[in-house]
Amino acid sequence: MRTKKTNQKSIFRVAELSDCSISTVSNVLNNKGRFSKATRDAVLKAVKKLKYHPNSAGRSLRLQRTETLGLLFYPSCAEIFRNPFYAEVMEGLEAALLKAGYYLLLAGYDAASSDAEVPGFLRQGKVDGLIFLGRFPSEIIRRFSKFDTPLVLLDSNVEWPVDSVVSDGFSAEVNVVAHLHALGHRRILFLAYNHEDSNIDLRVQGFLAGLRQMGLPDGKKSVIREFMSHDDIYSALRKRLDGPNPPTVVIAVNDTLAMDMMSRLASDGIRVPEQLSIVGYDDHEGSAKCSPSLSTVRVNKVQLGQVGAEMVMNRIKSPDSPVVKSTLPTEFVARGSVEAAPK
Amino acid sequence: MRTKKTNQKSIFRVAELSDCSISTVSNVLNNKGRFSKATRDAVLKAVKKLKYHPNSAGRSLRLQRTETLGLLFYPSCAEIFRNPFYAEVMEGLEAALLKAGYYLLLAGYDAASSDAEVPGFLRQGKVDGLIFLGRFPSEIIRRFSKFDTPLVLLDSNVEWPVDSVVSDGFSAEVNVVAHLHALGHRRILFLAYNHEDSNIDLRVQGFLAGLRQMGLPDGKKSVIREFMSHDDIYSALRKRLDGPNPPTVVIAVNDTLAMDMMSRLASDGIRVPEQLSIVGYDDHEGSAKCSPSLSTVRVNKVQLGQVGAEMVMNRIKSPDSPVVKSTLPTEFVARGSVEAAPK
DNA sequence: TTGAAAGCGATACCAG
DNA sequence: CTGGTATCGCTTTCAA
Repeated sequence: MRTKKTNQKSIFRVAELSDCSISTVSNVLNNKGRFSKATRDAVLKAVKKLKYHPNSAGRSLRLQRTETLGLLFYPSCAEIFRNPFYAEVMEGLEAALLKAGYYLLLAGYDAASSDAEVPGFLRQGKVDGLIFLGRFPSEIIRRFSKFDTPLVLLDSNVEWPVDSVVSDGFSAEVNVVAHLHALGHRRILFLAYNHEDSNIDLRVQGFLAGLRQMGLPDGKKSVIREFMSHDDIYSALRKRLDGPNPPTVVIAVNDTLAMDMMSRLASDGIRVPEQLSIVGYDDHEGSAKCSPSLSTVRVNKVQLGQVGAEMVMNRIKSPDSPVVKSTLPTEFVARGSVEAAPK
Repeated sequence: MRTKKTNQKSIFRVAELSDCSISTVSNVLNNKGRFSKATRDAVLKAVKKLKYHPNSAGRSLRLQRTETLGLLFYPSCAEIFRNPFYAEVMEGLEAALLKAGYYLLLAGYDAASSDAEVPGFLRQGKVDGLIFLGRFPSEIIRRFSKFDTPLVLLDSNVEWPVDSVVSDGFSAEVNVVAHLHALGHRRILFLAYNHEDSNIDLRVQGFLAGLRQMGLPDGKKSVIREFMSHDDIYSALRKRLDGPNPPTVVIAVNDTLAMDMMSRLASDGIRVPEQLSIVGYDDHEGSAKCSPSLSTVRVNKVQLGQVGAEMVMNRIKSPDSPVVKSTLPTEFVARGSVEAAPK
């Protein structure tokens, strides 16, 4: 009983050295309560001398807050590491979180929750919020959004109220169509994955709206979206190219798809852009370097990460504020993979 | 005083429901101490019903252990995300850590420790150990290894005792040289970065040993290692190619460098492998797909991650066991970028 | 302006 | 076998 306070570890050393109580040390460090300048200086000096950093387990336990966010990937960490799009998003995330003193806990979805409903770290209270990166099936997003842990979708969106940040795919594609139309293109084909994501829907809708604005037919045949694998998408594309009224230009839902189609076309001896123009989306690293360089829609990926990070942190602060669905502007980038339509 | 135990939160609910004390609940969950099958079942039933998961802050505080590892990148998270080599390493890490119930805390080095000596989460006790991924300057590694936090270097190594796992670059390059010699190559040039890492040294040493074994001169001129940037390395290479006795084959210290050199050579109209053969190292995704496909040394990157993960976890268990420097076997992969030396 | 003491949730000793 | 209680390091009343 009498040795009670001697039991305190770290913070107690600081208190000892600066000759005051642990409460005062805590107050100084958190800038709360009142204390004289003299004690403040003494405490700070001791802190520096001991290189003291508050233990985070103690803090978390007391504050019921971990200052850590979960970064969830689908399908797995490794998968995301393969996609350079996310590298830039990470830059933004990293910077914003660092500034706010948050850390990131990593977890591939499939792995982290193999049999469990949600990854263990969520139930164990290891994180204050969640950031979703990748193409999560909406069923999984729904499962998480039932929890009351703050959650933000990066470059992805769903119909129901969940914070999210995406690029303005609608306007972007309207704009792309206008651009292509001006170059004389009249038969434009859109390529996307058969994947439920309202972020993707937006691009498709924008594309169709663009067609209408230009007075072009916007029938079913203008979009290929029945497949998930590049193999299937490519064979559908080939079929269309070999059929009647082949498109003179193809718009892919992202650069990864565009570049893969381009290399498959090259293998098959179909020349881009002479025989077929191609447009991508994202402008990820490599789109400028490939040959021919890829015309695409530039998305500010660093900003995407930044805005996303701020959104989760805001929601942590005010859990009941209205849901935010943020949309970032884009910019068309003309490169070598597009030229005027053949006569 | 009398309401003391009512204060316990989560675990207390379980105790309540299974009609026993919190100590018993804890014992059951950790399989410690003794308890009857009846209580065990009651507890487990309650746990399942309440979907109880022990709070990790409480656990960490008590156990002085977080069951979290820090994944440190150099220079930044984003940088690593750009390199597909690490994607595969991550697969191995992810799998091994998941199985052991460890989580990964992410941190780019530059960001996480901008002004501080080491990243905050280390001092805050947020991690039990550290995994280093990337080309850390040895000065930084030294700084960390002075801490008593377990630490393992993945695909990197230093002279002093720190756990590490690398591929067997020495044997690999001896073998590459033998292979090239058999194809008639006599003038072989090695390309590496001017970067202190005994993992890289190993490859260079293996290369030189290979030359000697084949009775070839192993003078200074057989290695270019004075530069860091691809620009500088390439111009040094070009100079050598245009000089007297140009090499007939180039070995790059990794696939990234090899592929970049290859595309620069192509731009300059130098044909691979007709005019110059090229060999890489790592066999990362894309090495098989590029044109010409790249002859290289295959490293089992998934295994690298796995072994690394196990090494940190072992050291956490037994901090005083001897340092382990693990070396993984490799395999030469012959592809299109190498052909027999011109007459 | 300061400090004693009460917990946050979990584990582990030790007495019953 | 079981349960009371001290303790991990920290923040935060509340009284002095």
